[in-house]
Amino acid sequence: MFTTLDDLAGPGPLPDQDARTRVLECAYRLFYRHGLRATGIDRIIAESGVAKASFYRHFPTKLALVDAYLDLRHARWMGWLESRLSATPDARAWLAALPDALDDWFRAPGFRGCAFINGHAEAGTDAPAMTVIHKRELAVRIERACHEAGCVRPDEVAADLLLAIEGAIVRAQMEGADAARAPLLRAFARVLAEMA
Amino acid sequence: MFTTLDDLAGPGPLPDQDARTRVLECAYRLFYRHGLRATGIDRIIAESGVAKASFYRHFPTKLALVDAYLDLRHARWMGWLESRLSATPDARAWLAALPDALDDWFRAPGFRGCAFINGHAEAGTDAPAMTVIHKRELAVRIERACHEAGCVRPDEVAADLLLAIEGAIVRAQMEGADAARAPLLRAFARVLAEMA
DNA sequence: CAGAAAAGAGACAGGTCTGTCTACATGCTT
DNA sequence: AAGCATGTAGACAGACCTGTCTCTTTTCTG
Repeated sequence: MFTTLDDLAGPGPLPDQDARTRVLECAYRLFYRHGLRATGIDRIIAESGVAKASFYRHFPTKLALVDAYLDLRHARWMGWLESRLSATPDARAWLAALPDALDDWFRAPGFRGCAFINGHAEAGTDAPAMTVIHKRELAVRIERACHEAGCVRPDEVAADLLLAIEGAIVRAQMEGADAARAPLLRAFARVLAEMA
Repeated sequence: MFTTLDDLAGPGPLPDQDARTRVLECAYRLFYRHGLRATGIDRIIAESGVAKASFYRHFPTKLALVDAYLDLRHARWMGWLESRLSATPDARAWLAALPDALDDWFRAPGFRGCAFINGHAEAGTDAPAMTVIHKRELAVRIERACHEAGCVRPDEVAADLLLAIEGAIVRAQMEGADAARAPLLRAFARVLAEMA
């Protein structure tokens, strides 16, 4: 199964799908584009063309929909990453290709940062668990690549790369992809050079 | 004028100040702690002990209050940074001491990330200008230090350091100060070593 | 002292928010 | 055929949102 940046952005209107799918895909777009609090249930119901009772049959509260959105976003984002880097011959090349993959993402139309950073920033102390879990799973994935690349301290290297990634996402979101690209490439080059 | 992390957090209740000050200081705490959208005008009015008419005399809209909050936050944060690093003997030491200063901030009670990253994440496309301006002024300040330290490419080095800083802020917010400290120190060490 | 500015108290409007409810239609399964 | 899950349509409640308004009191200033 191939996952492109278009898949990550989500499908357009889906008139022939069942109510749950239409709601979730609509929430997927609106939550990412406008934020969690800025997107009201009423709007999702209106734009997905679903009756209110149907909505609340599938999602008992708004929080349940937010959780489903974050789950879906996590699955799609990780799926996109694996797809995007699937052609790399080994773990070392996988790590080296990460910055260019991220740069593609930063330049995708509609890019508005990381859904999990944004969600965490918005929700404050009572942020959905998935905001943190997503980052931990990404850390684990990078750690695995470091380990497979023969790194002696994969956890440290992964933490260093993750720091650079988070920084690049924020920079790309606030100043555009061009502001993030070169510093991200240099940060990766330095860390991977030390890893040798 | 000395600025501590307590000053950055803002004063407590101020019964004897004028209405504008009480409103702004109350907004300062609530906006940072709970977010922009989650904090309603009514709550600020109630907690600051001010009449509604008084509030709207000083701040014609909520957006005006948000802008005033971000301006104040920017002034205090930059003031805190200068204070915290005022003892460094030269620009090179100033740069080298930055990670420890940030680590102090990450460990301050009530730390909840960068008000400008959070505000930008929440507001989306129509984010207040100050969210971006703050980051640019920080970049300029770091660039100046790089220049004074005799760096040949101060803009590149500053961009690299800023990437690490943004990453560390996000990591500290989501996983705690301990997760950010070591990677931030290493990132700075690498960049400053290259700068030589 | 007199007038103006600032502040307090709170009603009110009009909108939006989440969530519940009723009433009815459709299609699937047993 | 009966039952049930699923769907549409939309009224409704109760809370909260921003912002306006009136009326009274305090405080500052000329």
